[in-house]
Amino acid sequence: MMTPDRDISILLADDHTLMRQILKDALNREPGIRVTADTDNGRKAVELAENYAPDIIILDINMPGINGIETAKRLIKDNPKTKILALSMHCEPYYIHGMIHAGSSGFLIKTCPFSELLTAVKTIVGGDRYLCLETRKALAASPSEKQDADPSIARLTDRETEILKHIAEGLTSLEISKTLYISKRTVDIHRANIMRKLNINTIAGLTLFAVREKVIAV
Amino acid sequence: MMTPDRDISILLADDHTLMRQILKDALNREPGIRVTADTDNGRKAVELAENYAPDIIILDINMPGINGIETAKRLIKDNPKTKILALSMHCEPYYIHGMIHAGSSGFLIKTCPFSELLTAVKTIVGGDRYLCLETRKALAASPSEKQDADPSIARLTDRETEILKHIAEGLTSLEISKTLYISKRTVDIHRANIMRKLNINTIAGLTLFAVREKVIAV
DNA sequence: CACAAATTAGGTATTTATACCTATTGAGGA
DNA sequence: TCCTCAATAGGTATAAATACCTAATTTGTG
Repeated sequence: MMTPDRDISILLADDHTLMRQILKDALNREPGIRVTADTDNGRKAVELAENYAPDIIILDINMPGINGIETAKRLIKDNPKTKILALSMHCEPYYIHGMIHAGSSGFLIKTCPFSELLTAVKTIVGGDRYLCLETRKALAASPSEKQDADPSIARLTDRETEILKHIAEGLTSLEISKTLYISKRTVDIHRANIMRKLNINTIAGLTLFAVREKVIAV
Repeated sequence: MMTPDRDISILLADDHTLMRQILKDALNREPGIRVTADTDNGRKAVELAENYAPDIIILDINMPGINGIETAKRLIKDNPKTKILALSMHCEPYYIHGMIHAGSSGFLIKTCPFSELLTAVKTIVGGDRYLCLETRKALAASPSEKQDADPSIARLTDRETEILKHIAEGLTSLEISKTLYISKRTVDIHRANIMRKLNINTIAGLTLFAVREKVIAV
């Protein structure tokens, strides 16, 4: 990789101040890298990105109250030249596909070493994509990238969301059918359609999805 | 606070390697502080604590598959002189009470600044307790004893907690049995025991419980 | 040692979930 | 008007979960 003629400028967005501060320091100690701004939420990240026009935004997608995918979409829309490296605690295919589709150039989980973060930053600024090993594994294990990446297919209908909510609350198909005055068969069909759209195959998986998407409260 | 006659020795337990590495470096740059060992899981933390006898253990309580409270109890039991500073992503009253009750001397959430971590470490090694502002607020807002009154998760055995984690991750009994090299029957029995103890009768319910109790991350 | 608890495993039965199939009705857009 | 999609419902079949039963082995503790 050739040496750039100026420092790589980074915008750091992570709500965990402890992490953000020491990560900022660690990155600033690296030659050729400069963290020019940092914030603890996605809204400010959008503002700061316009003001500082960083080469790359390291974006924690688990910030509370803010949808990481939506933040990434807005950042890319407002700053087409800026690259995004998504940082996540876990490698869920749904989020990986979502972030990639939103325009993110990389995806790292926080169990990766610091050296891999540096590699990812340099790779992405160099114009390539970077996915960590666990992310690549997760993608390989989830064959239906098209379905997950396509928001029009992944989006649930109102009725399906309602069914999902009841499923995640622990109701059986029969109980849901009685609650909604429809046939158990219909509930089963809805559940199957939800699972097909989300590429999730278990009740536990649906429940986790519902929690993540705030269909139900924890 | 008087200056100690030797460095404060720290054992660092956090499954997020990125965080652990840069936090280790950041702490080691502080005069009078030395991270003597670090690990990504609670089991190893118990082993390392015996070998290194650190002054203080900085323990991430959100490590997957491991119950933070149980880990703290074991650490305290095996190393009565060692202090524990619990690090968490959120300030859940149940966990704060649980960790304090288990013998933890401090509780910080990761949105705290690095300076507060240093303050907490020094305060705790000095023999006092340290709770961050958000933690104190959370405790003040929640009637204290009610949270302790129903430590449902504490009634689960280590094995049951492990089974619960796999269930909530969406694995079937057969898959869990293959993962743990035990019979599907045994997994079914564990699940039944968990449901009986928790008075929860569905997979979705177990998953929600696991999320609430942070057996698995959202 | 004696006792309690945890972990392991099997039997049998019923209920539920999951995966395929087809099909009707109504709403809304090209 | 034609076409797609959402919502509805049924059939059939297998896999999984759930609810009861018993019991051996290990582990730790008084």
